[in-house]
Amino acid sequence: MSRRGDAAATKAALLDAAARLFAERGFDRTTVRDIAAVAGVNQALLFRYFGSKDALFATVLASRGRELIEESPAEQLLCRMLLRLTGKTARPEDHPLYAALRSAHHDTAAAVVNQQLGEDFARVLRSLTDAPDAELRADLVLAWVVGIGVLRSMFAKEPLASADNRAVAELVLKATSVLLERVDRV
Amino acid sequence: MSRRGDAAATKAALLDAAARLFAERGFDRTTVRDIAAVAGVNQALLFRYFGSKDALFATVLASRGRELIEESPAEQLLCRMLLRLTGKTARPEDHPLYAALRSAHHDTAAAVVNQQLGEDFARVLRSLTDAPDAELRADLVLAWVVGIGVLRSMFAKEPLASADNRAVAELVLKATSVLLERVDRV
DNA sequence: CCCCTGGGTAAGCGTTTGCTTACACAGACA
DNA sequence: TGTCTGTGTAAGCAAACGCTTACCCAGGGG
Repeated sequence: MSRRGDAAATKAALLDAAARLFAERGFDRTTVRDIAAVAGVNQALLFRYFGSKDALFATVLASRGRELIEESPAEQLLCRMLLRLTGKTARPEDHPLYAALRSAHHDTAAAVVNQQLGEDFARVLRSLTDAPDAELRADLVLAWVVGIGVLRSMFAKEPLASADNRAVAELVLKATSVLLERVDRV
Repeated sequence: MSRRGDAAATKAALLDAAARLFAERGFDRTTVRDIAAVAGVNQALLFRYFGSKDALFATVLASRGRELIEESPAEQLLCRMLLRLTGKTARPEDHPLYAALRSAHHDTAAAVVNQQLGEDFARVLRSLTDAPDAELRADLVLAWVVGIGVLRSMFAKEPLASADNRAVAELVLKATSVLLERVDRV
């Protein structure tokens, strides 16, 4: 194995570059030539290892999608998610949620958002209330997180985009506690 | 005037078709050939009357953007906006907000969202509280509306997508009243 | 030694894109 | 009548796109 180059390293480089570019520009505005260039790799290798641009996109969402839901106690999940998505550290723009949001028309992206966010995130949120419409309430809180991400990263809406993420989390959690009575405040 | 055809009617047909397709598919996934076909018009006329696809997009957002903010008392604006964006009547999918959301990378779309929603919608919401961080609170409520639209129309997230719009409005308004004390409940 | 395998490369295929050009023709005005 | 202007049409251009093909070459096994 490993004659001249390293296939595993090449695949990883392509995956990294694709994750970054898809999150930054969305599926349509990202070209396979750009991905290969950022990865420092010949573009034909992209098709050798992943088959197609669509398949690469699906692989990105599948491999990084799990990070969406970190292992946290349910009561703190919302707070952590808010801080992570709006935090200035760790390049929140690379979050695969943004890749999905900027490529919403893509079937794979829609499916991943529905599965990852719906089956996991919303399920956790649902456990934070005893109301009969718990699922709808969870979806609404999820929608709030998504909307904040859209306005901040895609539209750079001020003052939200530059607001202190702890202040944002505090306000959102305060209002959210009306819908989910067991959510942890800041 | 009106030799063989009607230039004004042609322009209106193009504008209608473009508004519909941009809202449905976003800027990138909409081709000038599709717009011309839906309008029942030769595609060269699109460039004669609007100059470029970009300019047509800007014209769509400019001409229909004003509808975003209808003349309503401030206290009821949020409620009306929620009902309109989630209502089953009047094809809410044609709302120009969706055209902008599905084309978020586009500079014109980002500018329009910032102006229309920011300078108008958020300004109205801001008047509903006396808190010192009124602007941030208004942005957060705006983010909620946007997020609900994204999850419903772009991701078809259940149960939110099929939920009764009055139930949605009731929950959102209840939680929002924590941030904006003068908002009208359902 | 030669052949085979696996990783890497260059070139270009066919299609689609936004946009342009050259033209046809009906009516208004002289 | 003849010309000119405004409207509509057909054809196609240059570029960019996703993807494919043909090839190169380092190394291991016989």
